[in-house]
Amino acid sequence: MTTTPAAAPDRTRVLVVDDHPFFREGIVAWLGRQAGLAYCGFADTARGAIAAIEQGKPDLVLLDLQLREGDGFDVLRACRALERSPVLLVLSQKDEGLFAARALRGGARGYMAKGEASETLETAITTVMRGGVYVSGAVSGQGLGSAGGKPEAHPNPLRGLFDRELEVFQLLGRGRSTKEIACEMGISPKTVESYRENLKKKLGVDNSLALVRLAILWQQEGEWPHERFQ
Amino acid sequence: MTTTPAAAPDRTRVLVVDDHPFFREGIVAWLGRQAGLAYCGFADTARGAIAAIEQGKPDLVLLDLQLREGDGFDVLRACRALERSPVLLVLSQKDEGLFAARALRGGARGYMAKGEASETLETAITTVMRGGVYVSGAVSGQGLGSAGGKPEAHPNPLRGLFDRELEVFQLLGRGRSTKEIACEMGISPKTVESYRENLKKKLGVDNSLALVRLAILWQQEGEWPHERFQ
DNA sequence: CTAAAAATGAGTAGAATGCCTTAATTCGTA
DNA sequence: TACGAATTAAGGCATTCTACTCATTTTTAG
Repeated sequence: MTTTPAAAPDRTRVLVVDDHPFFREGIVAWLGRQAGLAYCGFADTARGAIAAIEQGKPDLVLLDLQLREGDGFDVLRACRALERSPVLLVLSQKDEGLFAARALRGGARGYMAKGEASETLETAITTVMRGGVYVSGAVSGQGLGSAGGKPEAHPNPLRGLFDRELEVFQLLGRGRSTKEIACEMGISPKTVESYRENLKKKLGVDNSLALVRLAILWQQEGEWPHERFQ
Repeated sequence: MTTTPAAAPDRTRVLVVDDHPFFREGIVAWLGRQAGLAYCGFADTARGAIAAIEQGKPDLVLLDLQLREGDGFDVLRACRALERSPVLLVLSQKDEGLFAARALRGGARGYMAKGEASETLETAITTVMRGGVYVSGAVSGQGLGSAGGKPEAHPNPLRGLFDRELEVFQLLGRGRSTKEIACEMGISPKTVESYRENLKKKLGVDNSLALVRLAILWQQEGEWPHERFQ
């Protein structure tokens, strides 16, 4: 438990970070019915989340990866810098092991797909607050080759990407231009171009159009487009 | 209006169709606070939704496109077959005008991106229950000919294209570059560029990336009306 | 036959890419 | 702690592509 035995009465204080008002409301309604949990606020942007964590000092943060003004990884990064970080449980739209692995590496203690039932969230929270790591069923095993032998029947090419590269790839898939991506990520357009070059090399395509196409298709399907080109 | 003035007391009966428990809960919590609306049940699969509509006879259905056991379009299709269909308002993850157009063509009376604020949903519901068509701001204009006051029941943007332009558009969707298209069509790259410019104007996008994206998405969607010559 | 629609293509300034190199940070670990 | 590798970030420069405008040739319709 991360709660200081003296200060906190008995309930885990939970901060909800998500930019979907209705989803947030659903979580809050559910929290209200849980005996051991206390809702202590929300944020709908990465910057707001970091501020809320520093001020509200929650015990647990339910964190969406997709946010405005940055993304969930920014929040994870900021929390690593804190002397006393809350427990971070990622609730993501994507049920990609890809993201789970990165989130856990980034400091999250759990990863769960939104759209799971409330029992799952209950289990997840119990697990992470007890000190464990939780990854929801649909997600686990997809990219969490936690050291050791790696059989990997279907090597997802996105595995070898750095976090920032993946970020660029995702934004490409959402139709953003190099300049827009640079702006959204707060880096130089030249850097974005570098990432694009790396992406092309890593994903084995030779022109920028093909890269964008891959990104769009991947975004659409939520999985690796299986060579139905031509 | 589809409500029978005598049968329904005063509140619009709303069915929620979504497979995300927490999102659903958020909607339900919100519905509970709305004076004119009454929650009348939910479904989390396409089949379940159709059954619930036939049995519960709601006035309004809030419909997610992405469902298990079918998708939202199956629900739209089923409702078209009903003698007395509820008003269908799509709440979708996708903020693509592309899907909005298809949903409206399929019989939906409104299309709103999830993640919008509750005020937007209020406006949307008011609008569609009053007999209007609602498309949320982030989505409109992306492939909907939403000019003037008429939402256009059948806004096929491909209608106005010349054969050669359409040919270019299709090749763009298959990932071909300007040069490759020129080669395949046996014309000059400059001509292809001209067509691309015209396509952007006709399809209402402002940059070349958006055009390619549109072309790719359309290609993915398949389903091209083959009688669009002239 | 003639005018409009459709198809084709050029020129040019400025923006974006491709490719290569390098600098600053982080991080694991010897 | 210090070293090297991995990661993140970005500049230079030649080349390519885009945006915009305008002109010419076919077709098609009346």
